[in-house]
Amino acid sequence: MQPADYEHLTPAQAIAYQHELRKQIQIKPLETPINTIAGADISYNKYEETVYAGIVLFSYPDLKIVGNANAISRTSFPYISGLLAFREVPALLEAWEKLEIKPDVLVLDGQGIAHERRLGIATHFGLIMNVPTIGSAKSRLTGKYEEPDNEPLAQSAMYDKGELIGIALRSKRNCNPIYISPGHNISMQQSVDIIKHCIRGYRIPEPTRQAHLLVNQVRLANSAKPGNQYDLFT
DNA sequence: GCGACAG
DNA sequence: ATCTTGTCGC
Repeated sequence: MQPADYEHLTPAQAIAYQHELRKQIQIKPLETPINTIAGADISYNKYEETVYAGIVLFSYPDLKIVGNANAISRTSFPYISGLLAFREVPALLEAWEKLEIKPDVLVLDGQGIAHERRLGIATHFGLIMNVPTIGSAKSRLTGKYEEPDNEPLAQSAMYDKGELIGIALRSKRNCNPIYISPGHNISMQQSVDIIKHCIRGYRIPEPTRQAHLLVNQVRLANSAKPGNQYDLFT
């Protein structure tokens, strides 16, 4: 199955594919040193099929931006809870290929294994590209947990069907927690440690935060440009 | 059947 | 996800 073909899948076929991919998930310590990390995100205008994907590369652990890439693509696969990867991975892959230097770890905006079939977008991307990934989501998809204390970096484990699938992290006081889970080829502990290191005064960790800012700029710069099929004042 | 439901 | 000003709280 190729990402370019995702848009032809029915939801039932997409779920069947997730059951296949699930057999290959590897949640284990990343043994090689981490010298770079990157954040990836998608932006788009509601009701439009154009999607703006972007990735921002940072040095690690100092977290200096050292590169970025973006891609303007299209998708007809709708947003369906649990099937986010089929909508966003194809475009992210285009941006990934344009990235001059590949990061040692990639942080995606969404779940890793904290997913009903353990196939959040971070796990999906990591699996098909064979790259260590971490999922950092702004809201919960599945899993039970106790609310973490209202204290910076307070955390609480998330469980699903008796399995530890992620942790709810209070990245900033008085803010809702973010949900961290390993994607692929990395451990739960490393995922949490790395994300904590990437919290720099904001609720969202730097890699994902910067990627979000990038894709929004790309979208605003392009969706307002003459020549676009949507700027015609009909 | 009912409620939940990443972005 | 995106649309949007003010506004409440630290």
